[in-house]
Amino acid sequence: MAARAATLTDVAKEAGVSLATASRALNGSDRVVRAELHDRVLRAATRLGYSPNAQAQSMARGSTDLLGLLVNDISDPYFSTIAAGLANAAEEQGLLVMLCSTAGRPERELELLGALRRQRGRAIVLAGSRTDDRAHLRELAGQLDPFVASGGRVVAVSEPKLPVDTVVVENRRGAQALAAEIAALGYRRPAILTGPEHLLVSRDRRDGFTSGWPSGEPVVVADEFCRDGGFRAMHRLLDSGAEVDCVFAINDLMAMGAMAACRERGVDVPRDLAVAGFDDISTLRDVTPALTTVRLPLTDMGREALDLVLASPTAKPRRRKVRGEVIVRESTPRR
Amino acid sequence: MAARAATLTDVAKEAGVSLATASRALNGSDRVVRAELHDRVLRAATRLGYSPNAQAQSMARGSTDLLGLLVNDISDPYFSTIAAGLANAAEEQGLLVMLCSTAGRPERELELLGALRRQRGRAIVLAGSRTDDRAHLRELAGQLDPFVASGGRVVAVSEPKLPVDTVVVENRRGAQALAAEIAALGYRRPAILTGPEHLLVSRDRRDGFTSGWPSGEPVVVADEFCRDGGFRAMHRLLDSGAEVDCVFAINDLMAMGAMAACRERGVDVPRDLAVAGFDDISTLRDVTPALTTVRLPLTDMGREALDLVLASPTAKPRRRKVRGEVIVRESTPRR
DNA sequence: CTGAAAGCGCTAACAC
DNA sequence: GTGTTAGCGCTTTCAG
Repeated sequence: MAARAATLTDVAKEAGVSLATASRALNGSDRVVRAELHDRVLRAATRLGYSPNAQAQSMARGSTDLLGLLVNDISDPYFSTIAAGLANAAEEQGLLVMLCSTAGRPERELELLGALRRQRGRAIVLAGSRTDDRAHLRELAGQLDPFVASGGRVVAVSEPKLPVDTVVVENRRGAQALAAEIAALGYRRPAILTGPEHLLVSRDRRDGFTSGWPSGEPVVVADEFCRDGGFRAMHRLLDSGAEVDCVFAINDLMAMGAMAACRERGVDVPRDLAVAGFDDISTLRDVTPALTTVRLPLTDMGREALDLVLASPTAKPRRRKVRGEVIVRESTPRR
Repeated sequence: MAARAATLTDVAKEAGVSLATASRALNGSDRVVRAELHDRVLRAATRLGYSPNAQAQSMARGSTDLLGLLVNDISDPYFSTIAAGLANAAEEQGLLVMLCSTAGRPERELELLGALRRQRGRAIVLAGSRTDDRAHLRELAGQLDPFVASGGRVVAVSEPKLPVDTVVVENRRGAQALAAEIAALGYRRPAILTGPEHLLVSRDRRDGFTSGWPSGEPVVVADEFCRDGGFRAMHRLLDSGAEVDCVFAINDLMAMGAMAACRERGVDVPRDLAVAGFDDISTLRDVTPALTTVRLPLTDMGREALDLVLASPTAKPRRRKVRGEVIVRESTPRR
């Protein structure tokens, strides 16, 4: 086995032309190559199974066709849908996405960011929840700043906590609207199942809901930001004996966990208790009772992110707001 | 803004040492650098916000830290879960995953494969259904062969249709076991909601179920390999007036669509009709009625794929079989 | 232990 | 039009 791929030099030799001509023939250079030579080069390339070395091209050209994407967990439908939007849009532009998943460990974020930076992608897209942790934010900036200073682009899909172009999810506003809607349906004693306190999504959605609720304070139970977290939180809520008539789980996954817990405990949703989520994960649109939620255009958010990446940088970071749309379904019937 | 990132040369100059020394200090070379110099280099690197250029390193070293992953649709939980397993395992090895999603258009597969090949990743992982299309298979080989010949590794997670190391999903066998189980539960008149005929998953799961069914031929309705496909197929099945007492949708997504269609038509699942799926998508484990299905260890499959990538190549392609486990839940109660 | 210099595969001036 | 050649940023002999 030829432990070596065919190079442009090989092709040039095979075609009996110079390196430069081979290069010009195989890649859309502005220079024109005579048809006959052009043909000879192409034929030689095919014969040799030649595939240009993108790394070498990037080096010579000084720019890559790569994009970095950093998500919390690619197996979470929230992120995989954003990733799909981004990846498809990127492919249309001839860009390749390098995927990094922190698997929920934010410490890994910096390390992964470093890896992405080393690859010298055109841009890095940060999807996933920001925290408020000053130290962490500073360390992030420490990686991001030099990347940006040397011409890299950074785009976030999250809370606007970083000084970079951001697709901003209006979490507060969405949760607020949801609260108003639920209150209007006749509910009176809400509970919130939220995620970890340090995550801004958790806080924004919780605070939004609370502020949108007309009177009184919702009961709040916190746990992990996933199905099992919702499951546990709901059990704890039920254990506490708190009298509530509706539950807002700050994302659909937690809402699913909550409904599962209710089932275990013989609590009928929505008769005994109404449940609402957030995100409108497509895979979950067929569950019963159908889940009231706040729809986020996840695929579009991914595309928007690419849009920002492609746009030329501005002095002030851009903020592209994405509003959630309240979707009332069977899980919160009128009381 | 310095439209140029700091290079090793910059660092060397800043530290007052040679290029070679800077290189040795910053990367674990076998050569040892005197502590003082070592320190000086590291300090200079930090001061300059230096990040090694991975592309240049790959060129010089002749090998990259990249991995290509090609999936049908990253927003499909089946693939995103495999991707998560692969990405996490890869990150542990210091490898970065380049993600390509054909978004359901198999024509794109070749093009994307070309892109992956150009990047000179250590390996390319092909996840997603193979077809039987001779011409397509040949074209695939046309891309894959030179890649392999020049030292690249290729691993598939699918049907063993390509002459490469493969994590083989035992679709036939799983569907067969499911059929036996369902028959044993007392069902007598099955229908199969399958995907496109040219996809091997569709055929394998359909054939497996049919061959596992003790007597008679199941009714078969084909549509797209997704939720909406299941939805439409179920409607068509119901329209046909065929008398069936259970339905096997060849994946969980189709099963969800089928259950939604039943709901629309006033068909009670599982009282009027039992439904089973395949894959055991984790997000769907909480639906009601709980879905009988064949569980696939998707995350592990991703890890296995990396395992094969890392293993040294063998003369004969390896086949790592993955068996599905039948999980009986409420959607197929004993009759 | 440290430094000089030859590449890695390709592009882009710059000549002819 | 085509060929020559100087890099791109880094690793790695090969000498000291």
